[in-house]
Amino acid sequence: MRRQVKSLGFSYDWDRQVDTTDIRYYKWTQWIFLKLFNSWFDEDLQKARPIEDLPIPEGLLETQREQYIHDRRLAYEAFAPVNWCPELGTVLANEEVVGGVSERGGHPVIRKPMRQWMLRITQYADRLLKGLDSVDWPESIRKLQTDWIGRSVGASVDFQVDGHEDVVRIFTTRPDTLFGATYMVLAPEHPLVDAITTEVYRADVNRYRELAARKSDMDRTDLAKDKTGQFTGAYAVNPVNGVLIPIWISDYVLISYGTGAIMAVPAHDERDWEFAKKFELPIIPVVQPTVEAAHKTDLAAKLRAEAIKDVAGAVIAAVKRCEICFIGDGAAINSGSFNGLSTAEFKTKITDWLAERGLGKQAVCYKLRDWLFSRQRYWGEPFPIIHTADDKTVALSERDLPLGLPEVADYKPTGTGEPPLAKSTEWVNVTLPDGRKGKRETNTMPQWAGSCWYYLRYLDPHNESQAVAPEKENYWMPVDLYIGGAEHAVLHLMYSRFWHHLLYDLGYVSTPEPFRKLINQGMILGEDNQKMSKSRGNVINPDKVIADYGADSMRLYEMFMGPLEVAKPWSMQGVEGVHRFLNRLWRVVIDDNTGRLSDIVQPVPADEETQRLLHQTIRKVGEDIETFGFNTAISQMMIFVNHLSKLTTRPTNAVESLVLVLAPFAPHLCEELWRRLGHPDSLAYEPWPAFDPSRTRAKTVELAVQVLGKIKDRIVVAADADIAAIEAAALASEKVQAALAGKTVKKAIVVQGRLVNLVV
RNA sequence: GCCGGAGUGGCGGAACUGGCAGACGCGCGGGAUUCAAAAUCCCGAGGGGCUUAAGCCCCGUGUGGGUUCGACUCCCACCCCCGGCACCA
Repeated sequence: MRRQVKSLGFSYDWDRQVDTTDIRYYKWTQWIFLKLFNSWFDEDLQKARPIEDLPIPEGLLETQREQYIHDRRLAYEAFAPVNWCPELGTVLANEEVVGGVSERGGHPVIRKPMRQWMLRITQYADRLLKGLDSVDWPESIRKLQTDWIGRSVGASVDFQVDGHEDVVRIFTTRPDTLFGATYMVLAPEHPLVDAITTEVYRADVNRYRELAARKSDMDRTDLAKDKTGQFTGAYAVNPVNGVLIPIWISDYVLISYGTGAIMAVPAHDERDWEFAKKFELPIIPVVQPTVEAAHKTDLAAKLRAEAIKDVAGAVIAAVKRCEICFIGDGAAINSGSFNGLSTAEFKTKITDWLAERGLGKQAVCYKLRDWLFSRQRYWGEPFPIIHTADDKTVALSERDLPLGLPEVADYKPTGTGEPPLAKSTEWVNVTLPDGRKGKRETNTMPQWAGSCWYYLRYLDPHNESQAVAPEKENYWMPVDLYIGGAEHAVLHLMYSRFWHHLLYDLGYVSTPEPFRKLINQGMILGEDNQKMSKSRGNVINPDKVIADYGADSMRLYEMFMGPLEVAKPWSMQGVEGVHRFLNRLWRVVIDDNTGRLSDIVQPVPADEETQRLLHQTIRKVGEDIETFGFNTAISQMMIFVNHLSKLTTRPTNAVESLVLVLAPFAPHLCEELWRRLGHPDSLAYEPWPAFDPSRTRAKTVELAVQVLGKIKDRIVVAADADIAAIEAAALASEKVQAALAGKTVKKAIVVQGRLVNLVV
């Protein structure tokens, strides 16, 4: 890998190479983990603070106190469902589960809650969202992250369970449809399900919950078309009108979003509509569509096709008769004293109304989930955590880092779901300084952990006492340009930002955001326009290309292929093409027979055209490098080389300038030419050639003359000719006169340097 | 289904802020050089048609409309491809 990168001639500083699996590196990954563990997020200040600063309510028992702190640490333990395969005795990643069975062996996989480490990235949701405004990233990536965070504003509302102490809290973005809530749905995993289920339904409910547990996330969504569910026997009281509504469980409600429970308004929510239709639950319309919204419905499109006159009226009537589900805005109906309010007004009014009565309040929800940060694998950074015999979780102190991985006989899973490290008993069992016995955490950190902050380590890779020295961090950060594949658009780039924000809050880094500018490079496809893969046999080996054509041709071709950001197919003939260009340049400078500087390269002044092309080339290449338009920079240099090759005397200064601007693209060849042009030192020490804007302009320009937009002739005028002169010259053309055929010119549009358009 | 990006010769692609579409490269055709070939150099070329010819005409940037003196570029509707998300209440 390193050899290959070097062979391309990249100017990497190899002294700064880091290895995230090196204990000297992951010591600091563990250090950052301790920072997460020992911090909490102050929602008022919107920033992380040391856990010692956490205000703790008075009068808590010791265990309550610990729980209180635990619930606020940015790294915490929780039971989260994982893909557990009993047959293989191991936890599988999502992509290892296909259709509810393991990819290898086809054994059943269930979703089993297991103890996991989680990172409270959700606390940073707003910060991560806001930060996107300050970075120079492609719009598409910012959108992707915005959607991933998925902020939505609504209300949380409490529903009293009839005959119970318990209330079910729900989140809704449409509190204005409360009067249309005809039933409730809890996620099968919802903690209240057991308590509220009546005896008659208990067996059915349990059966349904088991069925749901067996489905993977994938299956749940795949089966979206066909809704399933089970009545619990319990009823809730609709807080706005006291109506009793049945409580169901169904896996179309996700435990991980909102509160894991919803109020169902089938008239105005498509999922609820489908469910209500299937289980024959009542539907009450509470929003009368605005005329505008009515026109946007599918039914409206259909009615228009049938040439119905009053489309909006028909749609409104259909909504009122519960014939269609309407999810847009409108005016409240069937909503008691709120009738007539617009959707927006109603939302505000009802939220206030609920808040006054202590039944609900405004709430914000995010799609973003806390980050499941542990893996049941051997390879990964060990957590600097000890679980004591008296059931406490203790973190190592920073001076006890690093905590290395033990040598083990094998890396295979244990079969019990315990991670492989659990087998290493002498590593696992420890005695704390105070004499207490404990066991080390045996989960390890995911691949993402080390890659979350490597850009910081590059700044100070050998520092043994700090992750990065502040003065170095301050000098280098932020990262000016991050070029990466779009596959990292959300995960890696979100996790990195999250860690960076934490380090910023704690004062270890000086910039709120790590990556100022971001570019997604496009994938290079095989010659068959398919993704390169061994199985397709379309893989291009750079070693081979470099051996056959040289590193400069390889580099130049990659840049000449097309825009950096788009996917494009490789072409061996294209490599051939740029290789020819480099050869031609060589022959422009070097006499092929003698191998020495060509006799026709002479220290003579360049003629006007050569001068102009040279200055245009210097300008274009400089500008294109700034905008990453390498393909057009190269094409301009090709134009100039083509021109030079036609000259019988080639001015040394033009040749030298060309070599200097091409050097970043084809460094090896250019260095060689530079030497042969008589310079003993590397061209790397030369300044970038300057261009004179006045020399980029020609004295005369050719303009197209159009009559009614069709080109009839081309005229040559002085570059600085004024509009009147250009118009006169255009009218003087015989071809133009012929095209005008005696008609009078109503208007002449003259665009200097471009064209003349005569309107008749 | 929703969101984002794109669609230009045989191919990769270029075109400033609405101003000569197809730069540059590949491939292709013709020629020069050569005993021959490779390499190299020169010329040609978007498609179609008219003309003995110089030349001329029509069509043309996914499709159909629109705005404009003028549209690859702006607006509306649609088609196709790529990427992402996918019961997020």
